[in-house]
Amino acid sequence: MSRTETPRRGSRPGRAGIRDVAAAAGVSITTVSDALNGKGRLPDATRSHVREVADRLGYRPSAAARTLRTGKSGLIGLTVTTYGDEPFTFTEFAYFAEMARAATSAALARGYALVILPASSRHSPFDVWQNVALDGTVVIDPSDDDQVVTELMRQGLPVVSDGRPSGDLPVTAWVDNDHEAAVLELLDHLADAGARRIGLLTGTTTDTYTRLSTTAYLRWCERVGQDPVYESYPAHDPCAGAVAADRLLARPDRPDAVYGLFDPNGTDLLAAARRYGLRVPEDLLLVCCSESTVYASTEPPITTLSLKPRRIGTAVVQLLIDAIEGLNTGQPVEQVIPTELIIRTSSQRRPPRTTVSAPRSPSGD
Amino acid sequence: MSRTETPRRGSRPGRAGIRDVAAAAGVSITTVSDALNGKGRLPDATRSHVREVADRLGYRPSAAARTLRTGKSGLIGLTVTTYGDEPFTFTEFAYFAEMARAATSAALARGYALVILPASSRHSPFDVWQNVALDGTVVIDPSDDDQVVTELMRQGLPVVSDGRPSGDLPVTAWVDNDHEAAVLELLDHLADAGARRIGLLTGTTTDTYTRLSTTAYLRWCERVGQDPVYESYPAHDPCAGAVAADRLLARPDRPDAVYGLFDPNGTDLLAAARRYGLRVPEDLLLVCCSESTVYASTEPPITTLSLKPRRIGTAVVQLLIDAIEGLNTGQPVEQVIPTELIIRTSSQRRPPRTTVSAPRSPSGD
DNA sequence: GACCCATGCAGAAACGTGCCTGCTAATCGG
DNA sequence: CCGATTAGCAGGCACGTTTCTGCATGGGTC
Repeated sequence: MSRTETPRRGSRPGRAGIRDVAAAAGVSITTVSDALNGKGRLPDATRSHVREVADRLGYRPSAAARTLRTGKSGLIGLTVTTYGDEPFTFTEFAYFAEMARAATSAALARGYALVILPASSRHSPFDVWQNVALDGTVVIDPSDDDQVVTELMRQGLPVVSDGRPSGDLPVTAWVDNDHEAAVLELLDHLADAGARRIGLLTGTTTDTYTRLSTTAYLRWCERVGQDPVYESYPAHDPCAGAVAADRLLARPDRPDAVYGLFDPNGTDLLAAARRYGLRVPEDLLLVCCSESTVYASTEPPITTLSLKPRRIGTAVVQLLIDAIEGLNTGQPVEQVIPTELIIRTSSQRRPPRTTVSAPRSPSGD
Repeated sequence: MSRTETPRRGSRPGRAGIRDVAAAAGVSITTVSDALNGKGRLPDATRSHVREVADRLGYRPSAAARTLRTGKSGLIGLTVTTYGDEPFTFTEFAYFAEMARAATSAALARGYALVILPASSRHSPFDVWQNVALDGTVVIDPSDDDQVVTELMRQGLPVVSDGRPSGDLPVTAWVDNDHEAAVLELLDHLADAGARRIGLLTGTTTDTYTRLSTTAYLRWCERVGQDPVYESYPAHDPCAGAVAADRLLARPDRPDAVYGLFDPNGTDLLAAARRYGLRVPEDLLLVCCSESTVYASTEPPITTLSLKPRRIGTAVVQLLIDAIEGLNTGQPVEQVIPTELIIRTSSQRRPPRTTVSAPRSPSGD
C-alpha cells in the first residue's frame, strides 16, 4: 500500500526512465514513446514538449529494454578464424584491417554497430556468444564445418560470410573474389613480362583462399606445361615466411618469377632476392597479394594483387543488413568482387621510366 | 481465461524460453535459473537434470532480458577519433590494429566483447550510441573537450582512455606512454650515432601524441642548442606524408638525421632519400615510430620506436573491467607503458655486421 | 439530431530473465 | 517428542520499453 508512492525503486540514481519523463511532462508513457520515436499521431506541440522535457531530464532510453521488446539489437557480430594459440590474427594483415574498417563504417551508416567475437564458441554459460544479442553475423573465412555458423543459422540468425563457404555450410549470403581468375590473370601477366618458370609462395592452411589460389596455380602450370615450383609455410607465423621465401630462391630449379600469396611475402622475397644477389625485376619478377601501401615505395616498387577488402567489407555488411531487415528476398545471395592487379616495377622487365634525375652518390648505379 | 493455456505466445518459433525449460523439466523458473547460473542451493541431481533438459531444447538465454535485469551487458565500447570525412582511420596504422587486437582478446578473456563505435555522437534517437547497452568504454586519443566522454562519465559509465586526457576531461583511468622520455631517448641515440642536425617529420593535428612528441623535440633542440628543423603535414593523408618527407630533405638546412612521428614515414623518408641520392645511414640517419614489421626487412632495415600497443590495449581493458566490476578502488588510475627503441641499421653509422656473404651480381656494390 | 470517422491520448499487456520472499518437509539438538 | 534450523523449491515482482487496444472528444455529413 505504501509502496505505490515510491516513484522509482531499483533504478540507478541519475538515470531517468521513460516514466519520469511522462510524469514530468504530464503525459502518459505511450505519448512519450510515440513522441520520441516519431510514431503514433501527435500534434507537433505535444511532440516538441515531450522532447524538451526528455532533454531537460537527460533521458536516455534503455537499449536493453528496447532490444527485449523489439527483438532487434542493432548489433552485428564480426568473427574471424583463429590461428593457433593467438586469439586471432585479426588485422594481422592489412586485409583484415581494411575489411573490418569498411564493414564498421558501412554498418554505422545504417545504424548498426559491430561486435568483435571469437570464432570458437565454448558451450558454456560464460561464453561471450551467449551474452550478446545479435541481429546477424559476419563470418570471415568460415571453416568447412564451422560450428558457430551452424548454430547461428539454426537459431534463425542471418549469417553472411567473407569467402565462399566450403562444402554444405549453410549461410544467408556470401561475398568473395574470383580467386582462380585473379591468379590466372596474374600468372599470364608474369608470363607476358617474360617469366619462364613462375614460383609460388603459399600456405599450409586449408582455408578457401589458399586452396583456390594454389589449385589455380597448379592448373595454370599444367596448361602451359611448366613444372610447379612452390614452397608452403604456416601463414600465421611471420618468421616462417622469410624462411620459406629463402627456401624458394635456394632451390636448384630456381624460378625467375614468384607470386606470394600473403601480405608480407613481398618484403620477404625482396630481402631473399638481395641475399642471393638477384636483381628485381631483371633477374626475378615479383608479385604478391597485399593491401599495404608500402609496396608503392619499396626499392623497387612491387606489383600487388588487391582483393579490394573495402568493397568486400561493405558488400558483406549491406547483404547482412538487407537480410536482417528483410529487404533482399529474391536477390542473389552470392556476390563476386573483382580484384585489381596494381602493376609496378617489380613485374616489368623494362621499367616504365627511370627515376626522375637525382644523382646516385657512391658507386654510380 | 482461455488464454492461460497458451504456453508461448509471441515468442519466436524455434527459440525456447526459460519457461519452456521449466515446464519440460517439471520445475519452476527459479530452479532453472539457479541451476544454469550456479546459484541458489540445489542438489546436483536437479542441477544436471535441468541442464540436460535445457540442452535438449536448445535453450539459449536472452541476452537482452539478462542485461535488462542485471544491468550488465558484457559489452565494452571502443572508439577512436575521426579524421575528416573518413569514418575513422581505425587500423589505418598498425598501431590501432595491434592495440585493438590486444584489447579484443583481453576483453574476451574476461568474458566481455568489444563494440566498435564512432567517436562522434549525434544527439538523435537514431544514434548508434543510444542503441547499445555498454558497461564501459575505451576511448583512443580523446579530444580536449570530448563530448562523448563527458556524456558517458555523466551517465556514470567508466571510461578509460588510451592517451592521457588533456585539460580537465574526466576519465576513470588512462594508459599512455611517456612520449617525452621516448623522444628524448631517441634523439640522444641519434646524437650518439653522430647526428649533428636532427629533423622531425610531424603532424598538423593537435592530438596529445603529436603535441607531446613535438614539444619534447623542441625542448631537446633548445637543450643541445640546435635549430629545430621540422615539417608538418596532415597525418591522415598518406600522400601528404611523402610530400612532407621530400620537403624536409629539400630544405637548405637539410638534416643529417630524421625522426618521423608516423608509421609510413619510414618508407616515405627512405624513398625521398633515394631521390636525393642520400645513403642511409651514411648520409642520413633514420628513425620512425611504427609497429610494422616491414621495417625489419627494408633496405636498409629502419630503426623504429614501438609504443607497445599490445601492452596498452591489454592494460586499458584490464583497468576498464576492473572499474566495471569495482575491483580497482584505491589502485592507481594512471598507467605508463614503457616504449621500446628497436635499433636497426638506419640509425647506426657503422652497420653492426655486413650481410652474410651472398655475392651482389651486377655493379659489385 | 444521430451517425461516423479522425484525432489525441491513456491503460495495460507483454518481452524473458533474476532474485527476493516464503512455504513445506526433513534433520537435529536436547 | 518438540521447537529450531535448514535444504529444496515455487510465486511473483521488477527491469524499461514498445505497442495493441480502447476511450473520449470534436467536427463533419446525411
